[in-house]
Amino acid sequence: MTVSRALHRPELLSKPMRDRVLDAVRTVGYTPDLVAQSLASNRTGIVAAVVPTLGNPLFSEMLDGIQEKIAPLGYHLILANSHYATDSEEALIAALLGRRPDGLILVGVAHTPGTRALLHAAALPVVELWDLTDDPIDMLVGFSNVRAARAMVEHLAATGRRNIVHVTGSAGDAARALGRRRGYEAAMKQLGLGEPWTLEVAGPSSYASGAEAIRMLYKDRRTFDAVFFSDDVMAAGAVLECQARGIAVPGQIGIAGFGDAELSARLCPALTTVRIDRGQIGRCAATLLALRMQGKSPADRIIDVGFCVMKRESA
Amino acid sequence: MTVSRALHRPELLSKPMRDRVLDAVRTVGYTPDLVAQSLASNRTGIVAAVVPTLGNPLFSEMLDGIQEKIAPLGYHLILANSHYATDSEEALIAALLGRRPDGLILVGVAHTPGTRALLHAAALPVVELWDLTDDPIDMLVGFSNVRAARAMVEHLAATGRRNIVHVTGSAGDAARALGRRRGYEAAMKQLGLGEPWTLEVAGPSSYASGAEAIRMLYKDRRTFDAVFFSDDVMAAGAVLECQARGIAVPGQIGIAGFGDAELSARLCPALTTVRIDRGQIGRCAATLLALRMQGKSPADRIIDVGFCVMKRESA
DNA sequence: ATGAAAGCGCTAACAC
DNA sequence: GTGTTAGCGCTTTCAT
Repeated sequence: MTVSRALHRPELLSKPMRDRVLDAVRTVGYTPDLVAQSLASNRTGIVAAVVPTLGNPLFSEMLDGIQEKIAPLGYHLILANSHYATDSEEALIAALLGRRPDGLILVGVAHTPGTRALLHAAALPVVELWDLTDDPIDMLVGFSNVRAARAMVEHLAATGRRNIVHVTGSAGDAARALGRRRGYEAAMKQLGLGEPWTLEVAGPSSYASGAEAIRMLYKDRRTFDAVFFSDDVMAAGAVLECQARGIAVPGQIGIAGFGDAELSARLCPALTTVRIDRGQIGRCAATLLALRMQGKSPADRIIDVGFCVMKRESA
Repeated sequence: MTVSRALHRPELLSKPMRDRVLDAVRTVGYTPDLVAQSLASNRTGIVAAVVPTLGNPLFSEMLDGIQEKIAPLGYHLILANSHYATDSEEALIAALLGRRPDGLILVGVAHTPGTRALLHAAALPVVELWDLTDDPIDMLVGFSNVRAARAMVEHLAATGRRNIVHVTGSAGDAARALGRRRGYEAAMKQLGLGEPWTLEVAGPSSYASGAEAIRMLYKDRRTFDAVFFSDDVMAAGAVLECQARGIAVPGQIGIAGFGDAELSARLCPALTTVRIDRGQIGRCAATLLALRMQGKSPADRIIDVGFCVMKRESA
């Protein structure tokens, strides 16, 4: 007990006793057992996160933001990959809850009813990310995918594009991509542009799938003057494919992306895209979570971090 | 006790009893407490990993490979970022050991003496990654950074380049980049090429730092006909910067990278680089670890996954 | 095939 | 200021 106090509340011990204990701790090389500590104190100091994949830099940069905030507070991050499947997500969350994490971070707001039930029962602080909704499970840090897509379509229309194709990945982050798709379709109609045309390419978003989209579009006989990708990685792949095939961007077609990856601004032509501050989403989520894990309650349960249309050269 | 058996060794129970228990488990929504389980059984089912950063896709793709292997076995991954500092790494490891992980994954073979002592005392399965050494802490999955760099210099020399500059990041993965640098310098001398010239750009590797390197090289009055970057991200940034500035690649200068990122093959010109199979490193490390965590011992403690010079257009 | 006893390494609560 | 007692939710071991 005295050792426990020397380590956690040293001010409660007399100086001589404290020094004796800490000396002993050092010479013996004692490492407190956090497992036992967790069991006894009912707090694990663990934050669990479920992300679709680490392959997409969007998510890994966000995780870096989370780590930046929670690591100094002594929390550890435990990570699981859902591979974009909400039902596998439920199993992962169930397993993670067995670790009794003090907080949980989820990507997206689309979850199975089972997941929601699980989490309400567990009654732990939860933050959902990357999207907006009226009834989050608990807390939320995101932006409106619908409005962001609409804003991009408006920009494209303002620069004279009328037949804008939307390209989305299939295995992609279904729900959020769906929001962007709806924003795109609504804007196309509202602005009196061409018939909405959405192309779904197989597999998760990648440079290759963006290039493949360009190939498929040119095989189709319909005309188009701009392509709006639901993800910067695909859009970058498309820009490079156009370059390889001698298709002029933005001369022949305009290309726009989503996310503002580090690469995007450096492409030739620089990619027009919607900027999302991934680091901020991570840091903000971690801050909310930290507050709640320390028993305080944040002013707002829902934080809209917004977005910004980056008008560059490609469209 | 009967519940415990029903969950872990159902074959030990009679069918009626087993069904009764599992039914009850389901209706009550019982989730076993892995914290208590860990304390009692002295096995946590946790694999801890310390990586420099999630920002570089090299590491996140490797982590995906690790997850792919350990998740199906029921292990959870707990993650810490060292930001390339070996002394902060030691503190992180010490903290992680408090969680009593069943295995540990480290990037690199350069660790402080304190770290080595800590890990030998903890006597848990450890895998080091990304490099080769004669005395790993425990197990090792990597490749020779020295030989890989030499192979690239040989390729550049074979295509007529003589004044090859080497560019490395400063905050970079110091030890491994150092291996590549030594391989570069040795090869330059051995092949009788120009005087070795290594440029160190500030900060971690990024598209921006690669572009910055090109700017700095052209400010210098020395001549060069090829640039060998210690990382594909920087090399890609350089290729794009050359494109923006009208510098012909490979006509005016050759550019080579390291790692073979997904982007590299799609650049125009496609990037010549050294392919490292990051997913394989992750999966291989996870497999070794899994064996050891289950009490078996793998045939080899050291696995050289090799590398492959990808001769493409940029050099 | 099932149950009972003891204990994993810590901390909460209370005594002194 | 320091020590004592009890117990966190499981598993190990041994008994029946």
